[in-house]
Amino acid sequence: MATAHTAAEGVGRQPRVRPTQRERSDATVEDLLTAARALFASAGYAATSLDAVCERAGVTKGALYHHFAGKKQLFSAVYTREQERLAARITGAYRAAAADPWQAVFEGCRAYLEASLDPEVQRITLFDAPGALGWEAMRDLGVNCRELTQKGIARAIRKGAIPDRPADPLTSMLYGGLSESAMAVVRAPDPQAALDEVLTDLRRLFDALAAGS
Amino acid sequence: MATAHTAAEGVGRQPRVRPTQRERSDATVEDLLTAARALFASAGYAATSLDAVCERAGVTKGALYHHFAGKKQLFSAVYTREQERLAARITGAYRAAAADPWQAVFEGCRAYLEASLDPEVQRITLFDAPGALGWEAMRDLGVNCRELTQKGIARAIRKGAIPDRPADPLTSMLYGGLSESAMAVVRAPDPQAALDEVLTDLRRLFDALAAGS
DNA sequence: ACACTCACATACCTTCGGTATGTATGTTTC
DNA sequence: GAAACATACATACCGAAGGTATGTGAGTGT
Repeated sequence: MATAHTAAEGVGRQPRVRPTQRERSDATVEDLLTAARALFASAGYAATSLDAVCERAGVTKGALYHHFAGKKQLFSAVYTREQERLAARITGAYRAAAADPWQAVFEGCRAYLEASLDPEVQRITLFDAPGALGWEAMRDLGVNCRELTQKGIARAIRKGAIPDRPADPLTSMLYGGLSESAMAVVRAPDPQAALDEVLTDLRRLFDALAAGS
Repeated sequence: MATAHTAAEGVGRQPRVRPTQRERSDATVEDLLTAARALFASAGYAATSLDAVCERAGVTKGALYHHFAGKKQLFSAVYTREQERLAARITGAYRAAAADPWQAVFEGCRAYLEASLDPEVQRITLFDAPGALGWEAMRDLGVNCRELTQKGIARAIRKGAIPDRPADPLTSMLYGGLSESAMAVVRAPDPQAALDEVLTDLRRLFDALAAGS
């Protein structure tokens, strides 16, 4: 049986003799989020028990409920982190090609797609999040990838890289399409070949959109 | 407290003095599916208890577990029915425009999109199904709308209505995009206007795809 | 150094999915 | 047509899991 401090000290954090309360909190939250993300990603939201999360994190449910309002909130925090990581990758790819606004969107889409191929990311963001959080909660949860897509498209339109149009419909089609594509690619007999096909087709789609009136 | 026969007789079925076993079974399954679909649609999969389903159906859990292996199977049956209803609407719209293979796909997409605006359909097929059933189970569950989309696109390619390309990537983009669009449209400040925008943009997308090389 | 808050641990409650068993009602067989 | 059997449930119960109430010891402000 592990004590409350074992987890915090075990991760390489310097074992302070008298850790401040803020440090304890942060470490505990970190442990909980790490444990929760691992279990949510492998077993899924419903099949993950809070007891298992607590055991893995080396704390009890008292600690969990002190920092999170409940299972949904815990998952929400994990989901938010996942979105932030995805957003960082997308933004990085986008910025690297920002000179060409439409090409930048393409690179952002490629980054989102490739990142979403990770089964763990997929389980959290694509399978469990809608049912567990609901669409509105997902939308209003800090930075999300859909918003990035929308901004990228809006910029491409403003810059005249693609014909003028409202940004929202295309945002939904792109974002939803890429999400579904990620799920299909991973389950394909030859995922690598499927990914190549998807990217090739996405390229043609982008060209067609740029050429359209 | 209702007796076991109340539900079956209450729906207008002619109250036979000695109903055959097949009739009893069918009536019970029907009652269970109707009750389950109502609760799953309004409260969601996780928040729906089997006790509530049984109470609404006028039977007990013994009956439920006699006809279904468990909660997941019950939801699966409800989901399958929903997909069949959607597929029927899509096929109807598609056939009506089948003379033009690409236009037929457009009409099928429009039908899928409009049918998916129903919050109850959305809750079952778009929010809860992925998490509760998993992607593979959804795919292998009889007739599904994604498969219809794929066939329509493949036909349009064979007929030369759009430039030659693999059908799968475009299928994912279209199907996923429409699903996401349906969710966005319903939550828009002005859903009707949002739907019009989406359909207009979809039209442009189809034209661009047909024109592309 | 004293009161006070924070960060948990412990114990318990309730709900709910699932199962084991009992029973009445068709259904088949001789 | 009556025994033998299968079907279609109802009833009672179990265990897991989300959530809560309460206790406690370690930091923290005054």
